[in-house]
Amino acid sequence: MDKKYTIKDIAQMAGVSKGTVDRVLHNRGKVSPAALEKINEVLNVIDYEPNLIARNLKSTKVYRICVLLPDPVFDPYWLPCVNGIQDAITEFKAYNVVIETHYFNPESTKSFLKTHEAIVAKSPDAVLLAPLFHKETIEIIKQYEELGIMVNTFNNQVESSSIKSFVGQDLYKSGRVAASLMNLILPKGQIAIIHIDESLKNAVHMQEKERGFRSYFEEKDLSDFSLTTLKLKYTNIENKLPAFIIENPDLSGIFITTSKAYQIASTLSNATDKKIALIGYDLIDKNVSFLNQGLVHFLIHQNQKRQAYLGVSTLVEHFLFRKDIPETILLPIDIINVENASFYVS
Amino acid sequence: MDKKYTIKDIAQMAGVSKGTVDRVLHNRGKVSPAALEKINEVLNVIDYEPNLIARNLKSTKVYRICVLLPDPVFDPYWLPCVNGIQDAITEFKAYNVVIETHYFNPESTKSFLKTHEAIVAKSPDAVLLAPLFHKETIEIIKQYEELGIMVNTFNNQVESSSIKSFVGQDLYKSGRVAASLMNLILPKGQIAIIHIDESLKNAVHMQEKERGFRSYFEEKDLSDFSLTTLKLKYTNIENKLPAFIIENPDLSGIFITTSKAYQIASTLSNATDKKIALIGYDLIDKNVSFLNQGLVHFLIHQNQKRQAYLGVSTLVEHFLFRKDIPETILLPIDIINVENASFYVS
DNA sequence: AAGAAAAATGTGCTCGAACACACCGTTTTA
DNA sequence: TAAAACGGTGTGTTCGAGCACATTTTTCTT
Repeated sequence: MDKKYTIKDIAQMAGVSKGTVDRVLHNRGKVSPAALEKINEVLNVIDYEPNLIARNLKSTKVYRICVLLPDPVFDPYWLPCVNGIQDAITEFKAYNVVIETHYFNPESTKSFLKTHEAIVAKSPDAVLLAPLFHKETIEIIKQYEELGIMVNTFNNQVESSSIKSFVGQDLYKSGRVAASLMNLILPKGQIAIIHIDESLKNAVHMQEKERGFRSYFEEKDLSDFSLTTLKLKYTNIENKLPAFIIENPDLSGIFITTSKAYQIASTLSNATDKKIALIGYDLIDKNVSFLNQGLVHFLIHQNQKRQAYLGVSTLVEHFLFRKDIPETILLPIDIINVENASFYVS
Repeated sequence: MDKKYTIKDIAQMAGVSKGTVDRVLHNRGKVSPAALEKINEVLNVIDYEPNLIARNLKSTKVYRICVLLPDPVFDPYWLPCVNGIQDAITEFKAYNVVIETHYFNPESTKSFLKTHEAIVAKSPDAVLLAPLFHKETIEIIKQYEELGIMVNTFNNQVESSSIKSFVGQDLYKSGRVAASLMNLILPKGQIAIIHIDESLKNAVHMQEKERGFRSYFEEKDLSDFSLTTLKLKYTNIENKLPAFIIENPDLSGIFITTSKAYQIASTLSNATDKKIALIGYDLIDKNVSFLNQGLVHFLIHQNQKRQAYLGVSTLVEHFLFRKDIPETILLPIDIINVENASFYVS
């Protein structure tokens, strides 16, 4: 039943040589109808699975996979991705795979394109990229396609037919999860949706989350709540946020659509004694610290590490084991509070 | 830097034959001090990592791993485990590994021991087991130890020095997570902790969860709450639970320590119109269905599938890649509500 | 029918680790 | 002194897939 057949076994059973079996298995032609039928008969009876170990031992082809992602120096948000990629490198170091990371400045489309050029120069077999800039992403994916380089994306979902595979999260749904939690904490009152980001690269990102968040309240017809959107920049939080709180005495909850919840929590703790519910994203150290202090109530874990890991590993397994690359992998939307946070930080 | 060295390379560099290098690498002796030093010099300079593919291709040794777990026929709780094991089988089918599942009747220690005997007869290299029965588990682990069979456990944590490795969840903490959620739903009132199980095999299990749950409320000194423990059997829920509700008009929340939340939800929906907060365990279909209906508020995901998968895969990787088996792997305590449930059911 | 071309088939080497075995030189033993 | 024992070393084979190349068989051509 679970006996493992080799090409040699098949050859013997069909009364031909292993070379002929090999040609049939790989459709290399040059096989007589008689031999073809004999071999197919055998193949239909037994359950042949090529030994992947032997195959990968033989193959001298080295697969090169490049990762195009923002430099964590500019935004620590990307740090877990580096670890995820490192995990993949460790796991596959025994195989003929080279995985390279190429950083770009997330503030600069120029840097994005330049790093892209550097990758093209390496002529990799596949690229995993964080498609931060919509227009430019479409452009470079077109280039990769022309060069026959396989592309996988992660973190940011880009609507385009040219993108065949994506690893990430359903941002709309994650907004809804945040809303459901907010609805649990608060009976009523005003809720602010705060978009805070140095640049506005994440615009689509944040809007999706807001859309999900609002949809929840609209759907449930929770008229005791009022929702306000607020856009802040890193530089003006300390001015604008306290002012906003004074102007809106009914404010009782804040949903932060980026990983910068700690900035809000920090400013808030200085500005007011009022208890305001905070829900944000990502288990970065500063956020977890405020979670432990009780100033942030929930964090939604986007699991960038696993996103990056899966982004790479699906590509590697495609080359090594001929596995299909799934069109979309949506990671679960992990709900984190002070009680379960420790199990997620790695 | 990342060049991969082979034994042949080392032999050449040290000016000896690959046989000698092999003897040094495996401490097989029969090597002159002079040759030993030459080879060690080379090994100190370069970073040799044996090619695991080649090693596993050569080795004809077939590793046999047996899993001892309750038959899902008796309790569907164990069904995801079977899938997790199947995943491991698929992943490692290319290697010389045989993974066998052996079921026992979770109601019967006799069946447990008998299945154990059947496994011993197979003389496996390692065993993964769900240690449902404390005394018997200690006993059979002793036997495995004497036979030199490696043992890994999952799902149930057993306090014993003879157990060297475990994959599961921190049940005390999961009780705390449940409590923190309950505290969010309810401002005050009576909360029932319901232990419901056909047999009482899970006694320690359930007590740990209760302990964690209670610890949260004690710690926070939430005197507006009162906690009551209730033990029910499958057969008497429909009688006892409605009676309990009438006797306790202040009851506003129930924490079910097993995967049987659906039984409570079902009985409850027939017995009363009162809105009672329900928190339970495990994403089995019936539970998810009540979650979607809004009758169950939160479920805690124990991820048995991954438990079983990791239990097996750590063993396999130990044999194939000489990886260490971690002493304890504690899976995250996933918080599930109606908004994020769909991402966890697989 | 002979020779050339084409088609079909088989052989043999490679990948890297592991290990059995053969070999050689020195020392020990009968 | 010859043979056995031993420490040390190198050679060769194996695992299964993949592919280049050699060899055989068939078909076509003149």
